[in-house]
Amino acid sequence: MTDASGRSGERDAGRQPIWARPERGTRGPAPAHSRDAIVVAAIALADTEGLAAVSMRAVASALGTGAGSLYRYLSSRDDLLDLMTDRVVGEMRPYPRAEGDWLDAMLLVARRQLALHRAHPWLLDVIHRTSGIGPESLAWFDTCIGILEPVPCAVTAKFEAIAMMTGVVSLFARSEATSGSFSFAGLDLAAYPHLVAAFSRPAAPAPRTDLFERTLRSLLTGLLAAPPEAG
Amino acid sequence: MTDASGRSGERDAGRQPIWARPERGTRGPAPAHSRDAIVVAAIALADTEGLAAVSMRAVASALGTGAGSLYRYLSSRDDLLDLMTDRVVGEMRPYPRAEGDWLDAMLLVARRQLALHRAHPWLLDVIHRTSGIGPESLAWFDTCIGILEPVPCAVTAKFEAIAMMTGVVSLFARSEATSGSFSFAGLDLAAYPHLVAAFSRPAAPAPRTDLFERTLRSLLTGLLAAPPEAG
DNA sequence: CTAAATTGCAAACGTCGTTCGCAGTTGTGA
DNA sequence: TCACAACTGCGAACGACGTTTGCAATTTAG
Repeated sequence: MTDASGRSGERDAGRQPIWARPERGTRGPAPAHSRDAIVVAAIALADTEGLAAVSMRAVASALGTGAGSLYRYLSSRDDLLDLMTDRVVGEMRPYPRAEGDWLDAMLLVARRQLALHRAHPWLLDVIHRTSGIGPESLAWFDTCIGILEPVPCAVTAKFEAIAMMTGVVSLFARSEATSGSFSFAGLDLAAYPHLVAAFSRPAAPAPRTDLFERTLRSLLTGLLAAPPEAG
Repeated sequence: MTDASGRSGERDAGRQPIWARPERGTRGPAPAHSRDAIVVAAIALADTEGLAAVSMRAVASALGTGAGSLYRYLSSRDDLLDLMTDRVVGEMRPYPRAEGDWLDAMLLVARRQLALHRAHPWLLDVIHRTSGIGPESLAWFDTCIGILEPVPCAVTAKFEAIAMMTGVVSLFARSEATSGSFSFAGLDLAAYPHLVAAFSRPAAPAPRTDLFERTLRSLLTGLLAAPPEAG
């Protein structure tokens, strides 16, 4: 009797991922809202007030209902975050076609990722969660695999390279978002000799030319186009 | 009357960073605990049960007291996380001396960072917060600046390179920690042509030789030793 | 037409970080 | 010496959070 699958009137639909669950059944009244409306409201809230403002109560209130009502459409707040993520990933469409140099194409993808982070800063707080990948993210991933098709590498290496590229983009996004926000307040700088020496040196004008592009270019070529270690 | 600074008996000591606040005053009874004991208990809890288990109540209970009592030593949970972070950073001591090739030294630093992440997986959930940097982290940073002293670059470039290296190490740590935990459950893989093509190809044995080292080496040389873009 | 499935909603539960009030303890200055 | 200020521990409480539950109302399937 420990198995409750298939029981009628069950309420624990949250066992299978949200992507496989139908939005509604065929019986009862027409729902007053929709998954998409909830996700849109949540994204708007996150864009304007940050991810911390995306509470079930706040999202529900934006839709003119109560917090508990949202659980007719989602099974958890994590589900909502997954849906939000997958939806904004779709904003990068249309994805670049796999033509021309694969490195150039990948850099275009990376620039679009960075732009997405600029549009939705809360993505940084959301992508590091371990959760089921959505259909839109998978389509994006599929595009990347397509771009890398001419590269003579193992599939695993391509997976790693895409993951590393995504990660580095998020690092740049974080560096932009938190630029100059950390402080040495409360610390005696004099205890750090190399730091004071570095600061006391005349500051060079800091060329800073295409750090993003240069970094990713060297990273991707290093990961994908490097000789396979003759051995 | 809106200014309450300097008032006697004030309880809001949390305005200045934790590093500048004395552990206790000179008047009352000797405290039953100490900042360090609290931090040690919290780290032990995080190591064994994850960061989510580090609640004020749980930490207090590990010390045999109540949650509210901790606020005699810290002014917030964020303070506690800052202290935890700075304390485990100190576990990387002794920091490498700045001798020999700077790239080798930096790679040694990176390997130690990765080992630290393996010892304290909760670091991944903590480092991306925007908070005041602690004395131990600053000492580590000072070491890195010292290692990079012979590199003829602007200080800002070195700062960026260190930040990027730290970030990439965290990416590797996350990739290790969440290896194979994501799933395509609930999705129809057939809709992603390049993916099925890549999966249907015979799998190469995946050399995977020193991905960590190769990545960081190409990254650091690209960021620090690259020609300054003749223009 | 009956019964099952589904809806909206308000109230409640347990946990969380944090604040508050109070009684007890210690150092300092009159 | 002694009163007061500064400090201590602690339990109770506050507000917010994610989530569960019970119930009346609604719609469709058989």
